Amino acid sequence: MCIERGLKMTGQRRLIARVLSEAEDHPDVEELYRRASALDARVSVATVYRTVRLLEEKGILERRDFGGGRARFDPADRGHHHHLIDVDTGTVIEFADAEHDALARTIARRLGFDLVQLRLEIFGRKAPAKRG
Amino acid sequence: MCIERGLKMTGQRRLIARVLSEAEDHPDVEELYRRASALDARVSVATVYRTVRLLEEKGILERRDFGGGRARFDPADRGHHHHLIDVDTGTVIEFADAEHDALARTIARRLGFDLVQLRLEIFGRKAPAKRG
DNA sequence: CTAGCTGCAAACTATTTGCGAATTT
DNA sequence: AAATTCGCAAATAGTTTGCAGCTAG
Repeated sequence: MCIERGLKMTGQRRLIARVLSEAEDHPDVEELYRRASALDARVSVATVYRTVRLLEEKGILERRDFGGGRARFDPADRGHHHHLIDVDTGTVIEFADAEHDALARTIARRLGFDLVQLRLEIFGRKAPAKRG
Repeated sequence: MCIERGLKMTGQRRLIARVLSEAEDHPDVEELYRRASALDARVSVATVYRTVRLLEEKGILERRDFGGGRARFDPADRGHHHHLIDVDTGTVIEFADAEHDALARTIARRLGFDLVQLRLEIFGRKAPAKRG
């Protein structure tokens, strides 16, 4: 994840990259800043914003929007996947589904388009256990 | 669409409601304001924002986010559907797909959730004509 | 008449940016 | 040493809101 392409490897970037790769969730900038600051207080929000934008442009990070007004981030190297958001807790579960993707491609084609990107978000509520 | 529920029917609201019901696309606030102003210059952006929020709370309008930082709006009475966004022009095409919905429900269940809401957005680019 | 609405401009929130100082290569 | 990058604070963009006047019911 730290293989750079023409960028200077500063302490701040190293730090932010580390926080990102260790994150299992999909943190927003504020959260990234909070975590980074906890490890080394010499980072500013501006740098987090700049780094995150840089990584996005380099294709290392993907910007997501799950509502709430803040952008959330997802490392691009974790493969193609969608999200299931628990409406009660806000927890995000990742999943992949090839059948779904194929279907979307078919729909796009039917409408005369080539699929560029697919965004599937399922908002759900934990189902009550069937027994037990 | 104009059946109100405990709201005063002011000229501005009537105007905005009309612009909304006549819109075939998914306009953002700025666009709504532009169209409303063209019909009657005595509207302010603030009122458009307030009205749109009011209608959303009443369940008459649905707020969407297709990227680009601005909220876009969709009358709720047009039935369940998804969106295909033309990445080059920003045009939004609506479509419904029962097969897709069923599949999403299955996926949710597999993960232990009941489906509450489904958001499917296909970003595509106009496919070059195969012939002619 | 009165509760509720409107316009204006100031306030907010998330994000970007200009600039001089600090760092990386 | 040269080019980047950083932190700060001011600037943006979209949206919300306080207040005094206006209007529907």
